[in-house]
Amino acid sequence: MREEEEPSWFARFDEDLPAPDELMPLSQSLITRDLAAAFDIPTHGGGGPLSGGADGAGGQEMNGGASSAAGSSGGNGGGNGEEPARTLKRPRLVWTPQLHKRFVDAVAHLGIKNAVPKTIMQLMSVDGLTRENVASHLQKYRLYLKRMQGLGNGGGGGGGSHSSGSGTDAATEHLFATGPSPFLPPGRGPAVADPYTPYAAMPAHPAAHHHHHHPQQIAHFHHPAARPLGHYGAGPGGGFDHGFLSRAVASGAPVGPPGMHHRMVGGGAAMGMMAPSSFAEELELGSRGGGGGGGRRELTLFPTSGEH
DNA sequence: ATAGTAATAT
DNA sequence: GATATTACTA
Repeated sequence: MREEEEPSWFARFDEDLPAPDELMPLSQSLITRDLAAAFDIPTHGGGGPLSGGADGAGGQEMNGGASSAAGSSGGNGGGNGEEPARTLKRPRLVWTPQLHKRFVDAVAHLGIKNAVPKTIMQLMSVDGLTRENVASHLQKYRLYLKRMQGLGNGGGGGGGSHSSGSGTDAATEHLFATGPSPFLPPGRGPAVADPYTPYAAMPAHPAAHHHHHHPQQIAHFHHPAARPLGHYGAGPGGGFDHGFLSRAVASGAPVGPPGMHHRMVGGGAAMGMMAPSSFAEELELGSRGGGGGGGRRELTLFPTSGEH
């Protein structure tokens, strides 16, 4: 006798907006060049629970490849021993595809109305990410969308073009969805001038987590095992480098919301193991080159420079 | 103080 | 050249 509301949004929630992001305090290592400098920093004892040790064995060494960098400006010949890790200059944030996907997801779930850098940053829950970083990227993202809408869109451009009915990207669609308020139960609701209440929830709210979690500021700099994200270079043969995922699993996946059962597909044996979380699946998406071969070195987040 | 835009640096 | 970073401005 109750609870007969519209399963629409409810169902959709599980379909289109799994967004477990909010349910899981992400922790991506944004340190890349910092790592070098971080070496200087003694493994902070933070000792946090995240210190999972599963990482020890990973012998992933970075081989030449990325040349840029190395950081360290500077000079010191070596020896420096004391330097505040928090005052380190952010070298250059690498918006890895996964990170970008997260960003888009956050924006999509927030709605253009709440798609403010600060909110996005908070929703992303990515440590090390600062408002400026998000703002910058947000700007780029907006431009990209604008280009798409303003110009008759043609994402693909010429030629081929697959079915894209309206040509609106999922991201764009979500972006247009302006739904700031979480869901308002019968009773009181903020004066929302929007007649639409698509979806949007801010479970990641600080108050929502009654645990030792600082309500303000999410600048946690504790990640001993930090290494340059293994971009989309997973390559065939295994060797997934999802530090983020690994950590989550190693940690016992603290994200176990009751009611969330993943459907284990036991059919495909070729695939082997798949992502446990739906969002993880998405994370992997975008980084895939194609099974065989195609290795994409420079992947442009969004084709901003289209034809002019 | 925050967000957006522009210019700049790598 | 593209991307990210920084500064200025609203």
